[in-house]
Order: sequence, then C-alpha cells, then structure tokens
Amino acid sequence: MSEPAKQPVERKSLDDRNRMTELERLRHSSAHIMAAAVLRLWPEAMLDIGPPTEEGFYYDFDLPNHRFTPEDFPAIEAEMKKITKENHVFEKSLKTREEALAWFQSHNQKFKVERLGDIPEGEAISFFQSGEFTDLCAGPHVMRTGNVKAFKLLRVASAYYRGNEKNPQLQRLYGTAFPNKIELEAWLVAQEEAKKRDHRKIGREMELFTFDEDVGPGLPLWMPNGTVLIEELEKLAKETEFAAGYVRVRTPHLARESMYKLSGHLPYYADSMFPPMEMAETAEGVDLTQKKERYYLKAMNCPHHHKIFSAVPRSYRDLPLRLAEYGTCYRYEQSGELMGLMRVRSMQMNDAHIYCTPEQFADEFRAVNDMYLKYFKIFGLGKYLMRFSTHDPARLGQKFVNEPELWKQTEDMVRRVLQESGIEYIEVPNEAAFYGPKIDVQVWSVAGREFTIATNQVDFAVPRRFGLVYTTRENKDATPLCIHRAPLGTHERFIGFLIEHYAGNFPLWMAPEQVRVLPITDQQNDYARQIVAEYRAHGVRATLDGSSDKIGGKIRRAEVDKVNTMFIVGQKEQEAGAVAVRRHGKGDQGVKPNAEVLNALLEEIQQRA
RNA sequence: GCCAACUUAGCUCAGUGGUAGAGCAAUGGUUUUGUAAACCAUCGGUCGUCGGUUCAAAUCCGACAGUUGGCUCCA
Repeated sequence: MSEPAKQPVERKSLDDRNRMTELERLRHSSAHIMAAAVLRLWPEAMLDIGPPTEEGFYYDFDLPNHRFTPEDFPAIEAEMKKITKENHVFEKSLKTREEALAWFQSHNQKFKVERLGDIPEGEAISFFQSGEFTDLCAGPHVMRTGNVKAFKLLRVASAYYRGNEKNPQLQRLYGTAFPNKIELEAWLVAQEEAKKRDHRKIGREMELFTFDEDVGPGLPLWMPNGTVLIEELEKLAKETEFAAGYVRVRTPHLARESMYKLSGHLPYYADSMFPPMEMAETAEGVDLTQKKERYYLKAMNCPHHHKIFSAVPRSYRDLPLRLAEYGTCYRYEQSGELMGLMRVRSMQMNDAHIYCTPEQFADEFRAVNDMYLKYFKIFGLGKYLMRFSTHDPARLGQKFVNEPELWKQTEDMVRRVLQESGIEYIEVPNEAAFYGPKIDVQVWSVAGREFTIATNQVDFAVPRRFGLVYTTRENKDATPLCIHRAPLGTHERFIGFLIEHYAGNFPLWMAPEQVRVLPITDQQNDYARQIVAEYRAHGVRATLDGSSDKIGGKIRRAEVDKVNTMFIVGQKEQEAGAVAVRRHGKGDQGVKPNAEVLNALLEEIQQRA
C-alpha cells in the first residue's frame, strides 16, 4: 500500500477565490462576522484565518486567557446577530505592503503579519472592512452583513497553526450558515438523521462488532452478525476475482525485519508499524532481553506477495500473474486518529498484486478499473470521486523514483483508461506514491466525512528492489510492473461505510438475518420450525421468533432488528403451505405459496439485487 | 501524538458531598394473539481504574485507561 502522501499546503490564487460559490461567499462573510463578534467580546484575541468549508466555515483564534466552550456560543451568536442587524457594507480596499504591515502591527495581530508574508511580491494586498472589523482578505463577500440571515456555531476544536504539528495549536470555532432559516433548520435535521446512521451506533444495536479495552484500541472484534457481512463480501470478492483470472495465496501476519529493510518500509514506515517483537532463542528457551531476532507485524501485504512471485522462475508466459489475498495487516495508527471501524489498527484488506509486462499494463489497469465500477454498481454507490495522483517532475529522485520515462508512460496509460471509461476524476500532482502513480477512490459517509475507500496503484520501483524478474521472449531478464489494488479496501472501513450507506438495512444477500419466521400463535411453532429448517437447508439465514409476544410485538422487534424479510404464519398459511411475506421497511407483501417465495428469495440472493 | 470534552445496569440517560434511580432489554410466570410495543413479577451497578481530600465521595482534586469532536496522519 502507499506511503503517506503529503498534502501540499498551497495558497489559493485570486482566480480560485473568485470561483467561490454563492454559498461559500455567504459562509466566508459569516466567518468575518464571527471574528468581529469574538473581537468585541475578547478584544485581545489574535486572528489567523477564516475560510468557508464544505459544511460551513471556521475561524482560528489565539486567545491564551480564555478557552472557548459551547457555553460561549450563545453570547457569540448574539453578538453576530447584532452585527448583521447593523448591516455594515463589506468594503474592499487595497493597501501597500507597508500600510498593511503597520496596520496589523498596531492591532497586535502577529498571525496576520505572517500571512502577509505569504502574498507574493507584486500581488495586490486587499482588505475587507465591515463596521469596525477589518481583515486581510481576497474576498469575495456578500454585500452587507445583513445578508447573513441564518447561522449557527457548531463546535470548538483546536488546530495546529498552518496545519503543522510542530506549531502551537489555535482554537478553532466552527459554524455554518445558510441563505435562510429554513435551509439551516433542514440541514440541522439532516445532521440529526445522519447521527442515527452512525456505524458505531448501528454496529452496537445490530451486534455487528465491538471493541474491548483488554483487547486494545482500534482492534475490532467481529460478532456473529458482522462476520456474516465479512464472509459475504469475501465471497463476492473471491467469485469476482476468480472470474477475472486471479489466484489466491495466503501469507503469515508477520515477517522478519530483513524483509521490511528490503522493501524500504524500514526505517521510513516504522512509525506506522507496531514495534517489533525482539528475542533470541537460547538453550534455556526464548530470551526476550536479547535482540538477535526481530519480527514485525505486517502493515501491508506487498512484500509477502513479492516473495511468492520470486519463489519460482517466472516467464513472460506466466504473466500477468494476479495474486489475491484478504490479508490481515496491522498499523500502529496514532491513538487520536482511531475512529470506529473507519480507522483501526488491525484490518483485513481486499488486496491483490498484479505482475505484468509493460505491454499488458493498460489492459490490466482497465480491468481493475472495471472491477471497481462493477462493485460500485452492486452497492448502489453513486457519489464517489476518483483521485488520480501523479508525480512532480521537479522532485524526481527525491520524493519520486527517478524513472521519468516510466512515470510518463504509466501516467499516460492511467489517464487514458480513466478518460475512456468516462469516469469523473481529478488529477492531483505531487501526491503519487514514491513508486508510481495511483488512483484513490473517495466516498462520503452520511455524516459528510470523506474517506478513501479503495486504492489502485502502479509500482515500477519496489519489484526491482526485490529483484523480481521474468524471462522475456528474447530470453532476457526483465522487471515486471506491479499493480496494487484493493477495490473493496479493508473490511473494516468498507463495512463501516456500508453500514451508514444502508443505515443497517442491508440487501438480502448480505443481511445477517435474512428471514425471520413469526408464528401468530404457538399452534404454528412446528410449521414455523419446519420453514426455518427448509430455508437453512438452502443456505438462507433464517431464524424463528418463538417468544410469547403478540404478532405486533414480534413484527416490531424484527423491524427494529432490521431483519430483511419476515414470514408471518398463522393457521391460514399453515393450511395453505404458504407464508405471509413482509419486507423490512416495505410492509406487507401478501400471502404466497412457500415454494414460490423460497425460489424468489434464492434468486434475489443469487443476483445480489 | 497534540488540544478539548466525556465515562453511572446490556442500551439510552437521571442523580453536585449524607444508604445508587428510570425507561428499554434480559429472566420467570400469565396470555395464544393477524402486520411496529399484551400483563405481572424478578434479576441486574465496587458509579472506567488507581490514588488523594473529607467524619462521609458517583459527586471535589490528581494520575492512568478508553471513547468522542477536531488537528496531524491514512485503507
């Protein structure tokens, strides 16, 4: 998998800012109003910057003698309200560098002085003033503070100055704003709804997974219902990959230090790996104080797979070789980065490595891409973005391996595949892995968080480090290209995402409990048991509700449990050899002969519809 | 890792220094019921852990652990 790619912190050009949407403009103005309100309440506050974001806006403050808490929000909001009532004009003005500097120094705004230094020589230095509040700002803004009619402060957090963890942290106030109160209200309601879909909440309610302090942070325990999801996903992946000519391998969860030195992950990636197990075998047994042997838990599967490639001589006739494994990896993520299933320390990856010749590359890459699209269709995944990360020619030999020809060749091929398939993508220079370009697939959880859920990377460097070769038609040695791909990402993140995507209402083929049979009275218990046995014999996950509740209670519990399909059976159904079908969230589907229902469900499961 | 908040029964939450509470769930019984909650009873907690202050701590203080919101980093 990829090395961490640094997001370049770039100042947006004036042109970019002018492209601000109307909503962003409103929110940016709201940030100014919030800063002005904070200055009225805490005149000693030092300001950094206040841009619009996807959900609203924020402004960063340094205020050593006061910690913002949500209790401050009403006072700040009231002051903001006052400022909107005062209806100041947002007035733009230009200052010379000296004037700007003098202004901020006299107002004791040291961050603004530093930000001033970022503006290239010769570029206009523009200010926006609304009432008594003046800010270094390229704009644009709404006309007047009174145009901001609906806003709300959301939370307070801290953020490193300029996003660099070496810098001190500022207090960041987050808020949001909308053109009117109705839209704001609707957004707040939608946020509440999104909370109900949180995978951590549904995971607990549906008993999909759990965490335990004694097991360790970021180490999920998959409960029986969650394990069903995992196994269904694996079944899908194995079928799909088998049809696409993959072969499966299995590798250990750890390896000696020497392999990670060979791969280049050590010492570079060491921070992200669990610390090594160190020991020596002596006549008395294992001595942990000696450090002769060092084993690491694997943080990626690539090196193990490379070793399988190199285990036997390979010919061009063997290529492409597609080695697939649901490999378990361990990454020592920083404690603060952990988040439910979306960010964990042990993960199972839908991994595969495709070794191919340069001539085969485009077809292989296209096939991988098609596999992504096939999966997205199965899961009804509409909103995603392909991020195509390329290298920066200026940094060849430093951040990127010095193979200008291979970079150009593979990037051109990837670009062509993307264009031909008509997929929406953005190209991000300077974010490739050191060994080649990559495509990450970003999706958005219902809560609006953005996640990279799948990845597809080209590697023309590491196979060489491992000395991987195949014999060409001309009977010469050549290094294969390698495609790392993980269309279903990791079980942890993918299932975390699916839980929120479906709000726990999984399609029949995945549903942990596909069918629950609800007898109306005890008289039907035997008939119900018979049905359960019949469906289980066909591989359908069916259970019986043998409780003493009335039918309304049984239905309610099955709905709450998000059981996909309910069979209600009373005397009528028993006599007719039928079941009354009810689907989760869809209500009564009518009484049908049992055999017909069984066939229809089996068909639906088969189709993964 | 950093900043902040939080941690009471399986779950959701009350309880601000004086004998631990509710609803749901669970268990037992009664009920035999036709498409989102039948009735009664019972069980269930060293109040995250360890230490401190106090006659007395769920409550005040400290350390640690975990979780959450952000930052940094990523599948």
